[in-house]
Amino acid sequence: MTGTTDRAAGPRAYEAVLASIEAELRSGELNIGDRLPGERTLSEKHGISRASVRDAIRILDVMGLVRTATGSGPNSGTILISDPAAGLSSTLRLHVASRHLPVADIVQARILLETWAAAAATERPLDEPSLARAAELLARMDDPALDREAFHDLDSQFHVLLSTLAGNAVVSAMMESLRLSIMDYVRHSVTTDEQWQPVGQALRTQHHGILDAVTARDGELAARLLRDHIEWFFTQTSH
Amino acid sequence: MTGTTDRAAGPRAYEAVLASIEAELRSGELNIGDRLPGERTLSEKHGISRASVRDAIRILDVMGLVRTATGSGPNSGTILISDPAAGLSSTLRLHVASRHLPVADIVQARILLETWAAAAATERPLDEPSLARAAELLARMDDPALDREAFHDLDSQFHVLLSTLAGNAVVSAMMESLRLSIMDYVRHSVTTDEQWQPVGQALRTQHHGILDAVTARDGELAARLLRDHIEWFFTQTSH
DNA sequence: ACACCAGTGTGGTCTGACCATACTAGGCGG
DNA sequence: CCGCCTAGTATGGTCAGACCACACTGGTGT
Repeated sequence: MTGTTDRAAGPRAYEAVLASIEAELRSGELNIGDRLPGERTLSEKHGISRASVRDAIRILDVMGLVRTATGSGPNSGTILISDPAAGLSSTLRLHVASRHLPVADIVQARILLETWAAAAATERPLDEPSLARAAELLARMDDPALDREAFHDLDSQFHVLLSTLAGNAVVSAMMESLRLSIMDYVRHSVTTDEQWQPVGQALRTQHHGILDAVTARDGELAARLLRDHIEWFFTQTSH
Repeated sequence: MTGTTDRAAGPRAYEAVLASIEAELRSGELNIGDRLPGERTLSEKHGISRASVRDAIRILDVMGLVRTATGSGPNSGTILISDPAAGLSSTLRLHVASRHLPVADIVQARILLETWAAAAATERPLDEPSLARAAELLARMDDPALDREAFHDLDSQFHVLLSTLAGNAVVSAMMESLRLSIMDYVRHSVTTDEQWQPVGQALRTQHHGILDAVTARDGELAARLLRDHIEWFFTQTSH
């Protein structure tokens, strides 16, 4: 098992385009924000059909490397972006669906990444604006009239924002993708408002505690609270 | 920024297939090893063209969820597999190429995941067969006649195997994908055999120390050695 | 000067065809 | 009866060409 040399998959036509774009990215010929040549141009340039070019672009799309738009003008066409979390999360979500990535493992990985991020954040210069934004998110979550959808949305933003404070783009992307990948799971785990009210209250309290710890630059406390926070919610929803 | 509801992308045709397959995966109708219906069948079933069906399958392919093979018989067609690391790593690699995921961040994330895995591994029942396999990998790496390509390959297997001992599939997949995503970088960082020889010797020694620590169930020591190991190699190659 | 509208280029989709492959079943010769 | 060999068949991979919806562009008419 774990053979390194995989199948001898025949050379795919679209790989030429992918390799070309990857090379141009590495060399700096292409940068975020640039527009890719049109599909018809690329097909001619690589000597393959437009359908195969579209395969490559579709792949870059799900990876979160480009966005496409129809029409004409500067905002149309295929444009390079950078949204690693989108690509990672869709991949993770489907693998979770296939039952080969247990939700428990995802939660454990989240704890690992988030607690590290919280601790690491306290060892860097204070990022006042981000902390202010985090506080504002919590304030909006305190509104008892907020429906669960909106709460989950703000909740997600709060956690992602916290993990961003550590300044590691890879960890942030993974964090966000882990969260997105189990968002459906979380959404459907609490089904009635009767179940929800007390849970929401507890989450609010925990969030404030975490943010306070981070603001006070107590990395150890922040990490512990975060761990308890995630573990607690998971046990609430997993039975 | 970080708006949750992203682009107002029009409904894509292939999404119907993706959603359908994801639902069947969740419900258990589909399982790893199963064959998907033929592309022509799916196109008729969803009322879309075969081209759009192929889009969906191509996406599943790059995600590491299916493999495709031409021909007829039980080994042909589109078959469900589970190779999360493949999909994650290709996404990561391209984002690294786009210069929006610094290599340093990847290395830092690897340290985080691997040290955790090593420590966690010592808190679980001993996995003798895996340890034996790890030892065998090291033995093969001790061969001074081994070329660098083969060494990197075994090296990679060793690290992935170690991270597997923690028993967390998500962490393992991320680990492997991080490693794959910077494999080119590592390969090209040491270019001459003169540079390589002493580096290889040091890596061998470090590997043995790490495995010894894990075997002795000293999680703290293993984590520390692993951190030093990765950081040391990175500093060797980054100047 | 302004409003309008045809033109143009973009990705999105569809249709239908052909190819290479790999297994399957049947025929043919032993 | 056995065994080899060939035609058949179903698969994904690729291509070509067409049409659509969309959004900006630039000229045209008032």
